[in-house]
Amino acid sequence: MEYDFRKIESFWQQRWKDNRQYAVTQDPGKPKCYVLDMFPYPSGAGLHVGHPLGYIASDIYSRFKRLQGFNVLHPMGFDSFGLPAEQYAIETGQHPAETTRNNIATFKSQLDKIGFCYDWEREVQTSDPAYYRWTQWIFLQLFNSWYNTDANRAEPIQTLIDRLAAKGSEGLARQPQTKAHFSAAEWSGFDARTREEILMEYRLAYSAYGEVNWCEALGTVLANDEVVNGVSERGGHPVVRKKMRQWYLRITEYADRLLEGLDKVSFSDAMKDMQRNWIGRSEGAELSFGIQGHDKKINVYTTRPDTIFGVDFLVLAPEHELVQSITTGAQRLAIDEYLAYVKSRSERERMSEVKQITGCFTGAYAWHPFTGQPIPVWIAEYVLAGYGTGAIMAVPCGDQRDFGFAKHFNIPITNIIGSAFSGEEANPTKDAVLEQSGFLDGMLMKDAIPVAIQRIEAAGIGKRKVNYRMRDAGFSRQRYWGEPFPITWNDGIATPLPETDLPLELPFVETYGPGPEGEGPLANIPEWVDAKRETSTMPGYAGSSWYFLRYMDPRNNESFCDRKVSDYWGQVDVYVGGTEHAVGHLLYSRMWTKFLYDRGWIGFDEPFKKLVNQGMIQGSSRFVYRRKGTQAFISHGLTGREEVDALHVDVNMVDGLELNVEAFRRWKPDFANAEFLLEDGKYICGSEVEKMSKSKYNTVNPDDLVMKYGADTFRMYEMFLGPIEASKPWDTKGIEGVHRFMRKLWRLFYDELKGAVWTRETPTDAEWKVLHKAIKKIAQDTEQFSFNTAVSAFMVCVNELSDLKCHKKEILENLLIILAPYAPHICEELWNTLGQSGSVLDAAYPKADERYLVETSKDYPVSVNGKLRATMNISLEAGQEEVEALVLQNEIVQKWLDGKPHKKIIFVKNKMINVVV
RNA sequence: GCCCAGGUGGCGGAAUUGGUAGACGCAGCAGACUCAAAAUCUGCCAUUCGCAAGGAUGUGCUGGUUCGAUUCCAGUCCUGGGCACCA
Repeated sequence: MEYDFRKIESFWQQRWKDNRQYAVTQDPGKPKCYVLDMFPYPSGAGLHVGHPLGYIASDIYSRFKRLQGFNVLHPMGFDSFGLPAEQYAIETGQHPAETTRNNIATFKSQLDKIGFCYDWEREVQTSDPAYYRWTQWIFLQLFNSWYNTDANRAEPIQTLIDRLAAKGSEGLARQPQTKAHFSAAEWSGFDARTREEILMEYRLAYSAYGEVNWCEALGTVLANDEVVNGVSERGGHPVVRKKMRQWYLRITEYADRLLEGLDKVSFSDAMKDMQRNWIGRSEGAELSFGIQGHDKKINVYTTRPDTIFGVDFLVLAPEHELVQSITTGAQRLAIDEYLAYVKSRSERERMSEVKQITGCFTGAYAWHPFTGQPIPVWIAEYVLAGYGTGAIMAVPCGDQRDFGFAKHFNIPITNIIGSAFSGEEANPTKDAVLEQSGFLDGMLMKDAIPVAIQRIEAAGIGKRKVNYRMRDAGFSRQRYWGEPFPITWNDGIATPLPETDLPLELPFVETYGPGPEGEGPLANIPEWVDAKRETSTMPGYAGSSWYFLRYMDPRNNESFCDRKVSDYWGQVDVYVGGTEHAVGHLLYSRMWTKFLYDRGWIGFDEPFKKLVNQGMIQGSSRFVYRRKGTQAFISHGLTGREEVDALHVDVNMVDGLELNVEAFRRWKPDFANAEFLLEDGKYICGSEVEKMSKSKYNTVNPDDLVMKYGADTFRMYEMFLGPIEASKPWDTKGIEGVHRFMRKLWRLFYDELKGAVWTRETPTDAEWKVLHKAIKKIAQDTEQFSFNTAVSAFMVCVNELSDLKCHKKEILENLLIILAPYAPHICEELWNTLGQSGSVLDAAYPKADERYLVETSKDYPVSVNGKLRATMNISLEAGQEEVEALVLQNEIVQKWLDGKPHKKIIFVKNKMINVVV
């Protein structure tokens, strides 16, 4: 009988479905285990071979835990709102709801072919009104909450209103900007609008002005992704920064708790580092500099107040509010020119192109707060408006960027660290002794920091300050395909919808163009605008910030998740996903969890106990090169010195490196009239190994592989590729080897001619040893997510059983159980063959029996002076003296000793022997 | 630029705490079976010198620690991921 994987796999998939084999319910009698994948965005390209890598890993782990007696929650769903569906709608006119529905159907059928053990009865889709009703509900709770720094938790906004009514702004950790230091009486005197503006400064979801990528030609806001080298990817139009009203989440209030929480979770150190760096907590001082001829002061934030006497100039961000008012007549023109230049530069460019030093003098001078010396005030793009106060004090002798700036613009440099400063480059040390530094003279820099802060505070020119690099999270998009905000605007006041009106459903639209002022498409719907509804929608991470809770209680119409249910399932025990979410999704969902915990709706404040990062399966991308500002495409070999933009092109339109020019023209309307500069009559693409993703058009479909080799082979091959956390380029060619393994396993049970060959004979010790060695290794590897080595161990086990011609049921049935998490279909089929009652999915995981694993002797490697010269089989009982005697008698050792006496013999039991001469 | 990760045969990778580098698999080569092919099985397979026995070299590069380094330390080069509107 042959291994007919297609028949076996479809048969058992249907059987498991009919028997609801994967449905889970709360079962207080068993320990629970919640294993979760980061749910996918259902892209039009369908699943590619990179997606299932993590899914297979979590599926194996889930099945493994189930065999070990755990009640395993292992759900799947779809992050179905997002920009690509909308982009597709713009290009094809198809409604995103429709394309999303189709895409999800494709994804589900693809996933089911691979044989995952998801409980589909718990599926969630973020674009489903029954789901986003609760996303909107949580948004309303965020809107109606503030962060009480004294209690160190979120509270209903009413507690803030009560507090303001009782004692005004007195004692608030963060003073309002709208009205400073008001009393209770003043508060009650404010009009509704003023009160709302003040409250808006505290709401955890709030509205304010912020900058976006604005493309005038398209009349729309663009994602960073859609901007390539300062121009729009579609059409190549100029893009500038523009201020627009936006929604934000006040995640900065949670900065410290997000940092502390990292100590309680099991994420990789690299992941924790990335989050810590993103949050970017720093301690320093904020101090103010007076400006000649002006009342206003420039506030700067510095982590190095000890270098205060080394300040040679101040630098403001070009967007800084004082730039216009302090610029002198003589510098006006230069400043305006510079501002126009900066407006065309993205934040990314400003940070990364640091070799090119730019800046402009405002003509204004500030006073040094201690020496009274005049200090020139510059603006420069390397100072970002969003960080700190948007202004820095430049200390060229201690900071390389300040140094480069001073050199470039010939600003004299003050040396406050004597010989520690070479004059050739800055020295950012904290260990030098200060000179020319007034009251700090002679002090070690690191000791001077607290002294400087103390003097700054005493002089009333500044104060100690903790600063975070992290900014509040932008929470609105000028887009259609996202959750509508349950907000109406009445005379500029944001008014929440009553919870009973939820969900506020996304209205149907015919077109997806931007609104008249660059708002989202909702601004084109008269009824929507007439109802004064917010026209932005929520970003992709809204729905994904809490979905893991909904899986626990997916059909609840009374709340987002019943507290009793979340108390049973608790935190996600293992969360599997890519590192690309390190600072986005993972921080937002941690913040939402803390918020829901603060308000008492769930009982834990970290969502994910353990995080496993699967590596990227990389794709091999192809590029076309567009001459800047045109629709002319230049073959790779001819690009030479041309100014070109490299654009990704779908690998399916490329044969090797040669582009199918006609397919490319049909691909996007923009390219319909593309011209091509060919080499040898061909358009040759560039190539690069990078992330496999829908946006890079370099995906490979798993369906073909499942069709050709079966799901079990595909699952094991993905695991066999390498460590789960490592990135590796996809290569299909090795899959044959894993398929051979499956057939070899099959032949332990069946012979093509003879039929069933398995027997009920009693196994020998050697056979037991092979089995138990495998059980031990594989159980350990599976627990540690070391699936590639586990697959090797299966191969070794089957190879050895084949060599022993072992077809014995007692051995094989155990092998099937440990293999079932990896290759469930073939194991279930063979389990059945052996006449077992019930499903292998519910068998009990065998324990390794050490009795069969003990060794009595070892082939020791024997080195002379660290170089391997011989191996000797020696009893494991042997001690140092016995071993020394044996080793010195060895001919090869004697040859290498060449009559010289040995200095010592290093013997590590069960490891090695080294003779030192 | 900043943060994070990774560099081991032709290829994917393996190697408890620092202890036999290259498990397992792919590709390749030789052979068995076959009219032939497929499938299957056996052997070889880091580089280099050597008929062989055996030797030398070898885990991106340069140093260091150690009896012993793929593993630890310092520096350096390269590749990948993230950098706030892709999700």
